[in-house]
Amino acid sequence: MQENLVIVESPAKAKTIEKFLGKDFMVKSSFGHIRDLSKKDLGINLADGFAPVYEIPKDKRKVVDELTRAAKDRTVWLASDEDREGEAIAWHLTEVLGLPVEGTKRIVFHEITKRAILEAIENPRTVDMNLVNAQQARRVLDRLVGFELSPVLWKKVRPSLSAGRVQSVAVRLLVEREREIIAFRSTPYFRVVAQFHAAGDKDRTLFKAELPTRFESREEAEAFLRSCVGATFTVAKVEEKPVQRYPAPPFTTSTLQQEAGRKLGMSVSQTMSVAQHLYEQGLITYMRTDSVNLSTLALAQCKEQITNLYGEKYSSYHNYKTKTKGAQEAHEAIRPSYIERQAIEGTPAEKRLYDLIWKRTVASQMVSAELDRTTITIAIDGRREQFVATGEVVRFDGFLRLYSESTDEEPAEDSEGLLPKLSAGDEVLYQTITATQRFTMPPARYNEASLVKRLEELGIGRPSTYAPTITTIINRGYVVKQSKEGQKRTYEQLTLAGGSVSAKTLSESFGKEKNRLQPTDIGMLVNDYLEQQFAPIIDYNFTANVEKEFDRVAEGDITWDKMIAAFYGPFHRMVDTAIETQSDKHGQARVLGADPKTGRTVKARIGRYGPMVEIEGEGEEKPRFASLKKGQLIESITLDEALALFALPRTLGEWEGEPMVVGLGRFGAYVRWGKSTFASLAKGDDPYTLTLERGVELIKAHQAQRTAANTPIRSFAEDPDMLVKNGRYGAYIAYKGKNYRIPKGTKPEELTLDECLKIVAASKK
DNA sequence: CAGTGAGCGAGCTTCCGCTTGACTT
Repeated sequence: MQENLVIVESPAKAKTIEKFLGKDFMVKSSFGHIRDLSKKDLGINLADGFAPVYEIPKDKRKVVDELTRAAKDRTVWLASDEDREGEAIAWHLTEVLGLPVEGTKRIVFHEITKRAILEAIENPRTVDMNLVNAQQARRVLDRLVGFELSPVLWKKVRPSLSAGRVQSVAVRLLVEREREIIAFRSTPYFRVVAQFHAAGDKDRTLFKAELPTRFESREEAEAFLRSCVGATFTVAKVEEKPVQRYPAPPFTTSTLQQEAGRKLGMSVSQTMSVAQHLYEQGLITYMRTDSVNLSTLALAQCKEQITNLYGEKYSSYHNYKTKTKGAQEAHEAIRPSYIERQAIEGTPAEKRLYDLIWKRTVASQMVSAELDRTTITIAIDGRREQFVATGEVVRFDGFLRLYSESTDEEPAEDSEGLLPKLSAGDEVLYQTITATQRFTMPPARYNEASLVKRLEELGIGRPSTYAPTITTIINRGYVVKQSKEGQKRTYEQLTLAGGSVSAKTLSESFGKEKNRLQPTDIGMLVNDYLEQQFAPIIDYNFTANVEKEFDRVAEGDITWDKMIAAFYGPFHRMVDTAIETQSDKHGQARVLGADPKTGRTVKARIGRYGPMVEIEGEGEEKPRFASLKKGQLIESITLDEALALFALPRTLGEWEGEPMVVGLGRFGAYVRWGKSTFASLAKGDDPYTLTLERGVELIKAHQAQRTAANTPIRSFAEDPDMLVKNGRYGAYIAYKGKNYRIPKGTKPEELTLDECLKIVAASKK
């Protein structure tokens, strides 16, 4: 029998470590935390110094039983992560497994390499109770905030809402950005770009130069172009300077989510799920990390790879330091487990994510790129303005050969290129000078990854919670994730060529958005309420401030219950005040104007079923209501947009004696034929312009589908109860009122009764 | 499941951070 039991947090980690430790060691995993505050109530005894009431959640019972059995008669090594949560897990294990805190071996390692693990075994310590207490303070504070604030919202706004230290700040960021966008007024301006060539250049090789001055009006832009007609253009200054570009550090959870979003179009939760698969297959290191550190083993492998692929001059050791507030660095950066594996087998998403991780990791240990940046300033005689041409030439590509990081900003409109050799005093001639109308842009809405980035900058949330936090605020209805079609607009362009100025009007699309996060009316209402009643809690610095207190607890400077008491007093008074204060449950109605048809007031407000617009009633006549569409906000909807909402439901006509109506329901746009035959509109259909013919098509398709769904694929004369049907998620077995999944690889149309009965019997246990 | 918007009120909702499977009709 093995004499030792090592307990880690993750089962994949357990497997790897077991290989390193040899036969005297059994390695098991706790699957994260094994105890938590009681879920039934507050889980904190306020009268007894905030004593936490811990219990083992149902789904952890099995793990705990197994660990208890394994710990019997063995030396236990607690190898949970080296951070606050990991220390707490170790302590909970001592409590639950009945181990003494003093005398139980606690070991830590930051990388899963044989050397690191053997070294850890050589240097055990005991559980650090100060650090554990800092975690208890964190846990208790979060519970107090979440479980005291949420019920205030149920009472004062609407049931089932939630508030918390992390999620409420995430919503606040989105709300404030949205209000900046609503308040933004786009202003037009004219941007001037010239195509020049050197006067002495027979080939007339063109290069671009831009005027840093922007003109506010067409008149000014035109006047400028006219003044250029007979002007002489002379090079005033040529500046050449070398610049270095450095590779980005290896991935953390947050930067991986950002790059996978930008480069691969993956959502935050998709990225995490694919990364989890790679991790479980042993292909990458742990994917929930805030560290940019690489093990010395990985560094050596990087150097070897780079030397093999590109030669030694491309390799350069970089030691990255985290800039993240509150980073705990319990793990390595996210990197391939074996750097020499350049590609893997797997799903397309797995391959692409792995490739991204591999390139980022290897590039981080490559030499910086060297570029020459040239700036040429061109003077215009008779005018103060000067054109500026910039060019960048890569002198040595370095890491750029393998990888370059993407940015959130729109790509520059004109790519910078090679500039001709010119010196001060040279004359240049223009081929064209164009003044193009542009428009100032509102700030961009956050997407998932840029929100994560902002939260990380504020030190709010942890790698393990970024993805779930986004899910939570979407599930609560505070936020929607959506794409928007671009809108068309026209712009003017003036061109000076051949001594005369011509003008034309062009059109472009703008404002196209993909998967952006936008707050809802409820999100805004809740945010405003919290800001009013609980400003200190949703302050951007709240987390950073309490983290300082947790650090004091971890240092042993203050006891955790004293820290919590100091917080709870003022906090609970805020809760009491909020409950006593009358609130405006639905917020204020916003008057949009008068309905041009009736002259009656049109208002937007939150109703029982969510945000809506209303045309007020008068005397006997009832008011008319219409729900707002996803993405429309009470704060920003216009009168015209509101009136358009009353265009539905709309009668298309009659088909086979029954009326056909198109409308918007809870599940999107639908057509209704007669009283109760409903069909959803397809993706390209627009309820506002749908024709009767299309309505008939949709209803017919719907009926055909229903017939198909009700016709079993397989039935058996011997047992009429047994049916194989086609459902939303593919074929399934229906037997005596219950449904059963068909195992992968089985062809449903070839199933026999025996096989069906076997599947039913197998799923019973 | 598909339009609604009066009012009453039982019983329920909720946090953040660690970890993976489970598994729909």
